[in-house]
Amino acid sequence: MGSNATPESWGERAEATLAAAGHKRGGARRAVVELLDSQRCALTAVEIEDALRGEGADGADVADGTGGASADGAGGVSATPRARRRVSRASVYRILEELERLRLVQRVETGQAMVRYERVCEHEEHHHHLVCDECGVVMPFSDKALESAIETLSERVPLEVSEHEIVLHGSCRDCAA
Amino acid sequence: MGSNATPESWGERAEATLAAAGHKRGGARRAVVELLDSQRCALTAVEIEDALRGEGADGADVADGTGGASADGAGGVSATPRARRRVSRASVYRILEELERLRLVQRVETGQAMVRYERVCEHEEHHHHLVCDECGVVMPFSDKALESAIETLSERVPLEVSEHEIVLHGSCRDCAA
DNA sequence: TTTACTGCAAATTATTTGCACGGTT
DNA sequence: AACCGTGCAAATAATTTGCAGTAAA
Repeated sequence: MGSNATPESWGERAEATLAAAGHKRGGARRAVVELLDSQRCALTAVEIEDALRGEGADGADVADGTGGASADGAGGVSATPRARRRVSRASVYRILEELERLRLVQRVETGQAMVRYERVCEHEEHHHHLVCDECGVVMPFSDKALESAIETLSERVPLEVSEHEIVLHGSCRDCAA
Repeated sequence: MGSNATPESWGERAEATLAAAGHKRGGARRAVVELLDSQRCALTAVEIEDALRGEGADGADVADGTGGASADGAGGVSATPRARRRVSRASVYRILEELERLRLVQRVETGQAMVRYERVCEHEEHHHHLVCDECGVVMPFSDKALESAIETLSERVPLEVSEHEIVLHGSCRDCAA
């Protein structure tokens, strides 16, 4: 399988999948999809809502990851101008729920108060997360050896594995200093 | 390292650590510690409360893992007779919080509604989790190759890694059938 | 016109917290 | 006596859901 060479972006695949599932092209959903497509790492529903409302600088990526408890966090995620549009909290959750059902996004549980969500890329190498339990920063990382270990392992386990999630907890460099 | 041969059980270590941290020997906490010590896999706060209240058969282990949505789940965890004692929900949470702070228990996030907690064993080989997204069963598994990949990886990452959590999602044999 | 999409506000539900009493040291 | 531990009930806060109006096909 997979001989079909269609290197479409996640956003394109998402739109196609949504259409195939019988969805109309709602503005709020498109905005969320576009935002997720522009982000490298996982976001919370609130971060998504804020980004779409137009907080923070333009077209940036979360990157900082200030999701900590005490940290103030001007953590500005933001959407590309075209997609920006206010979306209600409830819609964000509903949209994420549907995207997850279609396996277009995956939840990332970091042990923090809120669940995070990020797009699921099929052909690209996916990543996992490092979480600083002190300041709350969330960083992505990827490791080839780890992935192959998971792959091998997945076939020996009493579960039809569809996804896996790995989170390393500890202290980031700033906090460990 | 580790020449100090003190093969104490998790329960003993927990009591010692708690005492060293200046805690008195409360009955509720002892009951929770004893229950966790008897369980192989992660439990939710509610499961702990129910087990201590005396639901299900005696001295058993969760094993079934019926934490699913639709599944009925007579999922009876239970405590050893000696420890059994009613403990309020609030206390369960407070005790778990303290045990987590002392690194005696670790939270396990399975993507289900409630967080699960399980003891952290130092010398024993720890395990990770398989979660059936259909019925909600949670099963433990362990893999040597995976652990070494994590170990190697932990040294190359910008984080002072203290713990790691791996969750494989999919369909269990019953649900996949 | 039919059916999906959204926002708003109310409802849920896991987890936390304030306070007063009971148990340990 | 001094202080921790615990239960109870109220408070939080994230996520969900009902309903009514708006928009896409």
